[in-house]
Amino acid sequence: MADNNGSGGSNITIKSIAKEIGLSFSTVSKALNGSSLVKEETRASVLEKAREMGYSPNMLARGLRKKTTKSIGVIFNDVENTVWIRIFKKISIEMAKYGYTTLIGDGQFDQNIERSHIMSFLSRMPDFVILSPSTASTDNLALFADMTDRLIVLGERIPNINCHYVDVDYATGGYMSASELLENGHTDNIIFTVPPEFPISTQYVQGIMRAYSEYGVPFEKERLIYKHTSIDSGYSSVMDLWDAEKEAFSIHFTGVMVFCDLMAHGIYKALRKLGKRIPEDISVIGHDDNPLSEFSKPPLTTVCLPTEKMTESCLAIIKSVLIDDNKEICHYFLDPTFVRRESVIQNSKC
Amino acid sequence: MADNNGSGGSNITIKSIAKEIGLSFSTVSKALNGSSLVKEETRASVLEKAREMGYSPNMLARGLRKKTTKSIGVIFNDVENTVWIRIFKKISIEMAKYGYTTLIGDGQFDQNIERSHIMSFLSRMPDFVILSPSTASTDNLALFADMTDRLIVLGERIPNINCHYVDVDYATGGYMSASELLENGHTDNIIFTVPPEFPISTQYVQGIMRAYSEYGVPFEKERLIYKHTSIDSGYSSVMDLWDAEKEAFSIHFTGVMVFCDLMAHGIYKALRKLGKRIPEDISVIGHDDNPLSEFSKPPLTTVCLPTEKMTESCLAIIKSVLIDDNKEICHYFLDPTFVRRESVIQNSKC
DNA sequence: TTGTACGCGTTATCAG
DNA sequence: CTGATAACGCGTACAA
Repeated sequence: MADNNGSGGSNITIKSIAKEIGLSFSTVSKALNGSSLVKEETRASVLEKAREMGYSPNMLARGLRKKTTKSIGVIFNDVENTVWIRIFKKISIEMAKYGYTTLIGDGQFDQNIERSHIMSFLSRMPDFVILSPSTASTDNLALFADMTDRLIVLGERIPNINCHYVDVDYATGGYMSASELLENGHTDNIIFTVPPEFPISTQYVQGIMRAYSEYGVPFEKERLIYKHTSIDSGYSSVMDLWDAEKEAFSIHFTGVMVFCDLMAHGIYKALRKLGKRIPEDISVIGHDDNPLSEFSKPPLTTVCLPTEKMTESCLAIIKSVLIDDNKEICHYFLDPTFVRRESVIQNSKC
Repeated sequence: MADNNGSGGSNITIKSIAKEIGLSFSTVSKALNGSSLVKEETRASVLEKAREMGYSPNMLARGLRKKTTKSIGVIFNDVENTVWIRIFKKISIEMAKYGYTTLIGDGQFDQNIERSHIMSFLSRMPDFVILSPSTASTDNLALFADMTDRLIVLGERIPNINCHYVDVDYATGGYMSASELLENGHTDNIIFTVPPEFPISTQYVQGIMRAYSEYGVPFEKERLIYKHTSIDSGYSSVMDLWDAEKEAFSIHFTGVMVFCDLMAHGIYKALRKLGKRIPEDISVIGHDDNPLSEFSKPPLTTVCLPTEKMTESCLAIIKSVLIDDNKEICHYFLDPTFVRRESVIQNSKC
């Protein structure tokens, strides 16, 4: 790959301003950094000159020296998922006020890609990392061994890794979803969720199973379909269930639970294409509450992730560590809420 | 702010592995960088040892030295807008394959915030920057003076700045929107767009005016409402138009053009709240084609941004510059397409 | 083929 | 109060 020999940042440095003003560069450095060891009037002239020349410090050099880069890293699985990007957007905006820049990496539900993002981040020394892991890979998380006190794992809890956690009670989400369907007489349901390597998926399913058991309905594992979450995967997953010859689904169901709203909308699309009405023929419940889910036809009943609290919790931790120099590890465990809209209806056969 | 004295990246360096293996660190450096000036078997042992010790190069030091950081910077106005994030996601994922990390900054439609992102980026020396500008601020763009050949401005064209451009024909988007409405007999329309400091907004409006003039319908400037784009701003903008006492809008309209789908959905929400039916009472046309717009009630007729081509064009430029070391400046000018769905209907009064 | 010396732009320590 | 000097980790001429 060709070396890029552009000038990088502006090529005016503390040295060049020192020469310009007739001082040693170390004095200039002090002046710029608000050291009290420098005369007020020389500081003033340095500041003046720096502004005049358009100086901005080279964060690479500073980071190399100070071991702090004023940057935070963020890794998660689908940058396109509004629910998650919304959380990181707020964090990024808030931290930007303190001069922090955000590094972002899309893990794409792939452990190896996630790993390469982690490596890349580590070599850039962000002051803090937030990770919504692709899977509960202890291997990948172990790469953060040197900075567990500056790492938040979002939405999962990984054994043996003692870092900050902002966790969501996905079991309750699953429980609420299943209860709603069961309560409305839907006992034949399909569940679309991410692969079981994701502990969040397992939790979700456990919550569902708990509801089934409370309602005395047997839970059939073959009704569990593991897919990554996207509009397209929702669409194709449903189409895969369709038996074109019989003009019917290969498995009977009147209810659907989906671990991601985006995916639910893909399911909507497929269902509509197959001539199924929502909710008259099929009831659907999503998960995460995408900002646009209230506008769909019909508005999607879903489990709302506590995004505000997740954001606040992350920020509380980051500021506590980065600004207040606090050392203690925090664990948050947040509850989702249920948003009843119009995609679930009483089972007509009851 | 407290200094963070964590170890940063792993604290094993070429020095430590050199000591461990009994070589000078420069030999280690060469071995690691695939220099041909090192014996194959020593390279092998170095690589082995490096892997064993879990070495990863410090990109700060490397960047300081090589003036290339294997990172790209991205600045745009609403990270939450799926249409834009989708473009940057693809770019980020593609560049990640080449070892590039992405810096991201949300400009929030604010020139000063944008400026601080630019400064922050510059001091981190990204190899390439993509900017979807908050406004056509030549001042902000001028900060990139040293790297115009490694800058893409997305969606606008700024006078006097000779950088790469990937531009979209917003005028045509406006023209198509207005034509559709006019064709369906809607002559009383409201236009929601971003403030006129954004050239893209001006272009959009010019396209609309062209359609009006072709249809011989006078264009009234007071029907232009300038707002930033978000679901909430769409909602509140419509509510602001409502006269609660008269129980009617303070200005009569049967059609709405919106410069952003997200905002259109906020408008949907407000209209519905006010008891207006879409499209029976009010026809709505969006802009940008959000992935979820086809699922709304009713599915939103909109102008589809050529996101695929935008992505491809950006990648073509970046790779050309970064990988093929190409020096020439590129300009792309892309056409949007019109997506007719169900939010526009013939004006009942016609 | 390997090692030495220097510089990238900063900050920090220690003399002056 | 100011100015040399070392160090951060790495890459690269140049010397061995």
